[in-house]
Amino acid sequence: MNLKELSQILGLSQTTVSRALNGYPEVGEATRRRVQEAAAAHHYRPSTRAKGLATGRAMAIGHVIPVSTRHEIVNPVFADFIAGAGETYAAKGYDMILSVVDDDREARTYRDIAAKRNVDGILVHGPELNDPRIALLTELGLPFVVHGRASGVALPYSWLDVNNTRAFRRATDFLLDLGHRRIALVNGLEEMDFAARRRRGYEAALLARGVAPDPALMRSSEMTENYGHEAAAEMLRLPDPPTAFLTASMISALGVRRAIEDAGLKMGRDVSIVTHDDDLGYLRNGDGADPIFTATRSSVREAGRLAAAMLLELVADPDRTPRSRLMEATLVVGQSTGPAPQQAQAALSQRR
Amino acid sequence: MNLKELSQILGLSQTTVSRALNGYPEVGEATRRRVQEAAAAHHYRPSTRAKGLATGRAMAIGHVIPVSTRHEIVNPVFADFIAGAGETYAAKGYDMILSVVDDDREARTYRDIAAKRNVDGILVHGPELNDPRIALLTELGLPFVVHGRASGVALPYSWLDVNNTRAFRRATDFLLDLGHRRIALVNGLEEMDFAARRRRGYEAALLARGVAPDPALMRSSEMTENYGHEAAAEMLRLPDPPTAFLTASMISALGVRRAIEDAGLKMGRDVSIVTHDDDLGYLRNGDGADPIFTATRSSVREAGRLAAAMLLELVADPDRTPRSRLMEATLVVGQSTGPAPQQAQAALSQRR
DNA sequence: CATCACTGCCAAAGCGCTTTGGATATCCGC
DNA sequence: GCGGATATCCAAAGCGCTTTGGCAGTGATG
Repeated sequence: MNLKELSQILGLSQTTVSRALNGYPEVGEATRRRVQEAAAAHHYRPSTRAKGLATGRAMAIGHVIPVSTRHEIVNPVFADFIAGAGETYAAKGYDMILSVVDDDREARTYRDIAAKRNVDGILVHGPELNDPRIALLTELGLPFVVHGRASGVALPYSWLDVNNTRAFRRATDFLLDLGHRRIALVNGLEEMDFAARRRRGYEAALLARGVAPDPALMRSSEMTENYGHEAAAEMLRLPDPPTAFLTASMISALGVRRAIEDAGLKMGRDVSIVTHDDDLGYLRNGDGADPIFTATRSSVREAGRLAAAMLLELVADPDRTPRSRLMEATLVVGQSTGPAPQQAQAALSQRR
Repeated sequence: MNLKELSQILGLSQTTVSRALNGYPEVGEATRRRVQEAAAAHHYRPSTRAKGLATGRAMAIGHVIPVSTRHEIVNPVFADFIAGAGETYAAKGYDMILSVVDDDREARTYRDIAAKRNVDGILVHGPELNDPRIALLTELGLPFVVHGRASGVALPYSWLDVNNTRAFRRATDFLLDLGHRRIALVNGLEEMDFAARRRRGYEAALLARGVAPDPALMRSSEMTENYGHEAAAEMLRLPDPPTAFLTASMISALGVRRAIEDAGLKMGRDVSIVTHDDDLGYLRNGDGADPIFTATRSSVREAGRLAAAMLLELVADPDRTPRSRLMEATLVVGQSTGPAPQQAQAALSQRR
């Protein structure tokens, strides 16, 4: 069923039918109703391709998911982010086009996307330090919003990010307040901007209390369970092991917990963990009241919704000056943190 | 840069340029080279929309991701499946269009997709028992491949699935061989076809050994860490608790492990776990040689690659009779399983 | 009563590509 | 030197929509 057929059935011109369906005022109310009913009855939906050709708008947004060739890992937060973004797109009638692409062929991919003209805008995932994609997309003139930021990029651009520095500074402060001094950082890949910011927050908090950051307590890699386990296990074997861990994701926190238990220690009593929690649907941090992990929490799904909305605004008015939005993470206290061991003993003896 | 401009630059007709780029024989070799070079130099890529209009092919595949309104959960295996499918699409020049949709509005979504004609085929995720989508898509005449199967649907259709029944039957046999008799099943939602099949495999294995399936040892819900924890914790409090768990995913297995440890027991010694392992990038089951969990393993990413390839074949030749492919899961033995406790003692006393 | 401003509709052009149906030039064998 | 392949190229139609520019008909205005 296409416009032509529908208009013949109705005995109207294509013009009138098109206008009736798109809400233009030049068509009588009675006619409009008649057209709408016929369209519904025949399951008519205009062809996206033809509509796009005629209007110059693709009614689609591109998401480019970088997959590192070395690691073959898809960041599991994408699923939730995309679910959030998808809600926004669906509500506004946009499609979402996904490109999964090796990170070494990204530049070419973006060029192709721009040339093929099948999206009106792009959502950029996983920005790195000095990420070249921002300059490239600016040059290509394609509206885009970055999920995260790229330190070192001077150009203005739109982004939506979590205040990672502040979140990790607060988390570190929280552990310092509990008496911890040997605090380990199990970070994400430090090429990634978010990881760099988290580290800065962590270091700033330590320095503010006169604790020198110890390189032996800082690790950086993909955020997998195995890596969390390996990093924590190694650090726990140090002569002067950490009494607390700061981890970049729930998944790596699970690995850290496993290492703690392997060492015969108890999380929350012998060793504390604070993790960042993206509030993923399938990996909720406890049910409401009493979270398992003390965590800096920020919903990545909500981030998806908001980032998508920002991008659609930008698409509607490309000359708009870049917008940005900084989401604050909530520090939720769970069962994974407690006073530093010595501290705990001191408190115990005081009470006696 | 569009075809018209490019052909003017070259002093050729649009016809010739189009044919040169699409590999038609009616164009001289020298001309072809000249055209190809100019196209590359000017970063020319034909507009997908226009090409689609002219050819009637969208060069895109739709993936509809159901999100249950009740649970707000995106199955984390989608990320890896889609990464796999994306590889296949990229290699063949196809785009992937993602629709995230409430499962109560699915029928309408599929109708819309068909009417909008912006995909050449659909990959169906998360089939349920008697899934109505198969009949709907067949009626709509849109090529599709189901990731999984739908028991109870009589129509022929193309699918790619893991042999879930066999995998869980083998896993159960493995536990029975180790002397376990109280084996719990922490399953996914039983509306889902894969969960129903796994249960059947589990029950068949028990019955074959004369062990009556105990409803108190069977749970079914979303595959989250919390749910695994809750289900296992409750079952471990039974007067006659299970000595082994069979879980539907690594994530729920992590929850089960937590419950085991909460109860002061040790996984692999006091209580065994066998889980299904989708071989997700960010949640590898140990590094190679010595897996953490004993598991039935099958790469969902590989499934994505293969399912996408099947779908593209179907799109190329829609009259082709439906194909199917059953992938076998490998049973890998890790540290999470051991002889049933009484059995272990018997073995110990024998050795003395 | 002629004029004017709407109202409600339509024919046709155009979006950027592919493809049909030639047209022209070249080359072959006889 | 001529009919017929063969090799190259082109003009124009068409894909399904939106949108421009009109054109009747209607009621109000002077």
